Amino acid sequence: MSSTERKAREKEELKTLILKAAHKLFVEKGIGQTTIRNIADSIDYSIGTVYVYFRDKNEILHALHTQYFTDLRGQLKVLFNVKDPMERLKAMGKVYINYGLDNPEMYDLIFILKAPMEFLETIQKDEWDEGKASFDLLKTTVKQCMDAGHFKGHTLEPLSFLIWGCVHGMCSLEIGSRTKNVNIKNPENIVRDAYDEFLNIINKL
Amino acid sequence: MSSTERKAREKEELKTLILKAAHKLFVEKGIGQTTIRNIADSIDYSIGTVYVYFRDKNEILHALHTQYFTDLRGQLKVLFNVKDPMERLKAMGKVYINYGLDNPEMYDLIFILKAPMEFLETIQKDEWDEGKASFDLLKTTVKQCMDAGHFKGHTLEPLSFLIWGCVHGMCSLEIGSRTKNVNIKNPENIVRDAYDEFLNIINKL
DNA sequence: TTGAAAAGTGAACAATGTTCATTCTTTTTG
DNA sequence: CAAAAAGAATGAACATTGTTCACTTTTCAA
Repeated sequence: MSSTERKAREKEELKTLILKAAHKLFVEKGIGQTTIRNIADSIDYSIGTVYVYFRDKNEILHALHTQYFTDLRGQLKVLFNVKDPMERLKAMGKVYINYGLDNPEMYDLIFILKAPMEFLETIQKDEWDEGKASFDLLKTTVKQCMDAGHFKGHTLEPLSFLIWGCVHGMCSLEIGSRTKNVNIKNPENIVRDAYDEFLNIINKL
Repeated sequence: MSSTERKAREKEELKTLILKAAHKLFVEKGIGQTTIRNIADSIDYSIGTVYVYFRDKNEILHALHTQYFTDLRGQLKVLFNVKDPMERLKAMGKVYINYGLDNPEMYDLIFILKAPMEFLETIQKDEWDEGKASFDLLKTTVKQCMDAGHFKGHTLEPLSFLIWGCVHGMCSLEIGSRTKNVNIKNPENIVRDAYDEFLNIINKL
């Protein structure tokens, strides 16, 4: 029956509409400043309707978390066009950092805020699909680097995690306002300058 | 007059009492689960009293932020007993990571949560004293390493920030539950295993 | 046309940060 | 030493937010 089909599609569309509205508000005024009422108002629906489509705020946060992460992972996946794994690794870092610095609220939701992970716990899902898939992209690349003779004497997983930690750490210090007000000469560029040091080091390994 | 003196001391004591109570609750049930009412209740004072001593919740968060940070910085300062700067640098990383893994709520407040930095903004103080002082400890050590012939071809500030980002990134991924549920063989030890890789790399530079 | 199922609603509740007029306590003063 | 002034503490009350659910409106197959 096509009406039930249409119904299902309409349900999906409203869900999407809510998420789009939430996203807009996140970017405009920050995640912390976005309320369910805000979201409902901005699409001319009632509060209750939002709760028909999402069990709670964390589910909304988790849904956008997944969207953002899928987006970032897409950008990383494209880099598999770069055949040289070392070049690809360097490009991945650059893409990752750009994503973080250009979309701080989105980055926050992907990698910093506890809410999306708490949602996974409440639904008893102990798999973080996007996280796993993305980390695998990194591991695969590092593995290929090792196969090509780099990173001698290193271990795959810990090294991969170290690299992730490196770029994540710099992004999150920046996003968390920990680079301002510290005695740094070029605070606006410190993350990218430091990433150049990273490249410098990687090149030697 | 000694009565005004005593009054001042008593005021300080109550302030300290409030902070101690807040700290206890933070550790017990998490920062997010700690409310002003909780704090007031736990020391048998009224909500209003807390607001006599602190302008708002962010001021409490900032006060503890500073305490925690001073504590961590103290632990780092002690390491200046280690004269060899490379050895000291490695020890600093270890101490930093231990602090983060052993005191996740406290680490959260120092390096991750926005609240303490927001408080600095509201009082129009654009100096992050503890942050600056701690980063200086790191910079000084890295500088001494460079003077001793290490880190050839690198630049002091970006390299120092990269190192900070490295250890911070790993700690905050762990604290933010981003290491669970990713396909890692030893998730419980990944941070320390990765830090060994870090040492491995540092040793070559 | 009609009645049941689906969709949507918003008043109401609970939790929390915050304010402030009031009460209680301490100190100073005449 | 009593009264007044200053200081400290209070908690009721308000605003905001997430959340629930009994109720209304809409949709659509029979």
